[in-house]
Amino acid sequence: MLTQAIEDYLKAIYKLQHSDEHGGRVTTSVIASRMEVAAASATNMIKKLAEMNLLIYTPYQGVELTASGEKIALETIRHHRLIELYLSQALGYSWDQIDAEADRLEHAISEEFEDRIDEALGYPTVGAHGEPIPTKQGQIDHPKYRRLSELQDGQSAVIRRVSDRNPQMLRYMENLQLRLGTRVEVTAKAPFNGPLQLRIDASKEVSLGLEVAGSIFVEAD
Amino acid sequence: MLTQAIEDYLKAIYKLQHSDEHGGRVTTSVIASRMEVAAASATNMIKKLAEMNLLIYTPYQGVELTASGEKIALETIRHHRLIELYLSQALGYSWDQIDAEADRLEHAISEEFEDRIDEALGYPTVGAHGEPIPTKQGQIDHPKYRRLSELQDGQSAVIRRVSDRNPQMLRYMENLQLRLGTRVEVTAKAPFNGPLQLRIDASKEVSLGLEVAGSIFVEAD
DNA sequence: ACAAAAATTTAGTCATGGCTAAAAAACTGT
DNA sequence: ACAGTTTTTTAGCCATGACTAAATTTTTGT
Repeated sequence: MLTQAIEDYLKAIYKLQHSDEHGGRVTTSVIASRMEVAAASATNMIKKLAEMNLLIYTPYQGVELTASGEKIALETIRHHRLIELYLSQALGYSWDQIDAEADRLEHAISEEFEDRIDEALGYPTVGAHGEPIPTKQGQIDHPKYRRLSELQDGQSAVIRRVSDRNPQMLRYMENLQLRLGTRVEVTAKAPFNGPLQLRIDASKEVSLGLEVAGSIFVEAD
Repeated sequence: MLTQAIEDYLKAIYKLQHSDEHGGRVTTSVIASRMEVAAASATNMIKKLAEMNLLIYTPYQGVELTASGEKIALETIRHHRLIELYLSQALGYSWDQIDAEADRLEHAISEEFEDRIDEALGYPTVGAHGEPIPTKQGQIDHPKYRRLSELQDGQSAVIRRVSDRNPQMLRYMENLQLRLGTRVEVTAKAPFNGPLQLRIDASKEVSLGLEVAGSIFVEAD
């Protein structure tokens, strides 16, 4: 049976596998930290998921999703991103509120619900924070954007995606009008990992810390 | 902590207390049968709920919700009915589909979500099957309608509520255009608990079994 | 009233998914 | 290379909420 916990772990593992951090090795401690559980709890669940053939587990080494594990992960992620988009488009939620709500709803909705909001949203391919939405068949592509923090002085770019990990940061971005599609230009870059100066939508200028700039993914001209 | 199981039991007990069957006595076996669990499971949960002061439990006798138990039950019912209405109004669900979906969603939504769909629906007071929706403060009134099966030959009435217990029956009613607000007239009533003949919306006539007619609540002229 | 039947509770089991503490394996630095 | 540190696993515990089987209480029929 697919419990909520199983879906949550598979989703987390999928995201860890596809993040550039951790060098591709998805270990127990990384999973435990992402799931905010004790390492022993993660080991338990990993063994269970291996038993169910949802992932391949090499003790002390790490974990890799099987095709069926990935399928479930992508279904869960699809649910999550469709719900997030629906919450923001249809119900007026703000960027910082949608993730937590979707985390609960993603396990509760039926295929019917998925299909209806997919239709209501016009079969979107990109989620509220710019993440790709897997198709019903489990297809997804991972366009690799550059981080705003990597841009050079004078470069201009368009925001295509933002990290959804920190709600407070999302609220901060929203306040600065840093949205998907917004054009930004780096007008100055302080040395020693200092903040960058940003012109937003060819109008107002702000100073942006590297942590925020590193959470914004852009398509440069 | 309020688990899903607790909310489900409280909701079921509230409904049993306010149904005219069972003579007001809500016993273990009635709860167990409504929840579709073994009697022993119901006893366990009842003891737990009594421990939490959500109900008063007289062993071998039955159960009565306390004020706080009723409050939780009404919040859960409010969630359920708002979600049902939203599913049918905003997402085009049919009568027979909404209960199952809402049963899962009702435990997953936040106050925020509740408020947003309440607003989107225009602060409704009546659910998709005609049930009253408790207010946020837990107020609810129970208008007592007559069953269509109790009407006499020649009487005319308007459908105000239908039982949502049986999805197949709901689908049947929908096919017959028996909806909330529909005017019906009993044109004949067969003896020995036989079917009644019904004129729907002053046009087509159908023959309706007593089980269905007993699940339709009307306001007679 | 009292034996049989029905309802209810008790006792004990199981799966899920957390936890801590301790053991074991894998890395690290000198 | 090997001692110390870090990571991972094992062992054992807990709460939740199901279950069955057996004991007990209540109800019912005569």
